[in-house]
Amino acid sequence: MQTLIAPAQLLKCMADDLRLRTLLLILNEKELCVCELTAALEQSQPKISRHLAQLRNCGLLQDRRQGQWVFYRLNPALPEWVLTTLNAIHDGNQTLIATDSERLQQMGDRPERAAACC
Amino acid sequence: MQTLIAPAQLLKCMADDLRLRTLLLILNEKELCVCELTAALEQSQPKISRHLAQLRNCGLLQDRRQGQWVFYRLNPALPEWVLTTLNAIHDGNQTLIATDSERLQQMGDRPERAAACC
DNA sequence: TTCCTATATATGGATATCCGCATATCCTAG
DNA sequence: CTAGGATATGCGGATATCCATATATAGGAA
Repeated sequence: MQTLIAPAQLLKCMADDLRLRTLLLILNEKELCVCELTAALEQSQPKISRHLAQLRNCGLLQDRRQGQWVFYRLNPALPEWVLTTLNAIHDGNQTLIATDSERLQQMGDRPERAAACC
Repeated sequence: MQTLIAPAQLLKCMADDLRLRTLLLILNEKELCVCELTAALEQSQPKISRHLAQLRNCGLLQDRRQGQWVFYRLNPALPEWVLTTLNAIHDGNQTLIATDSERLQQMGDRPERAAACC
């Protein structure tokens, strides 16, 4: 589904406020599931889910199912410039996900992660 | 017209193949005029002009008129993360503007730049 | 002024994007 | 199997984006 996407297309996928905040939150937390993102970003579940599908189809995110939850993380095969970009945006715009992160921390009953994978 | 644009909106402005190549060419050449970009990118003048207007309105580019020509350069007040991003994309995707640059070099009668400015 | 070159913009149509709502799928518990 | 929670997707409709074409504006030369 995603093999060698043009840089501009990857940028376009990042170039949406919700998707960008999603990426930065995941950059911070390593891994988040849909319900955590729904809570942190205060958006409807279908909306979050569709944006996550877009990010996955672009090759930016990778998903892993664990029980009822689906966890999303950055695709480890990401081109280096993408990571450089995300980190630069993160460092240059601390307020962008400040309240989102806060909501995430204050969220009760966050799903447990199994060391799993690989 | 452009005061403090959200990061996602800046990304969206960069997230178009033509506009991204335009930015990278200008990053390389410091300054280019519309006719040079029209030749390098092999696109119609109105199309180039409209994309340049978008880049200017986002605050990514700055223009300067010199005689009949209008030269575009990166806005010197650009947030650092934007420069980091452009450089990362440039370094990670050399082929992206390779033939554009070549066409630019082979273009005859490129307009002279006055040391002007300031 | 008139002509020519360089650049910008208006208009309208084709296409893409985004969202809300409803529904489907998948997994676990019982 | 049945029920319920978590996640994904289908279906319009509203909106935004993009382009080609035609036209307008600006500067320089005659």
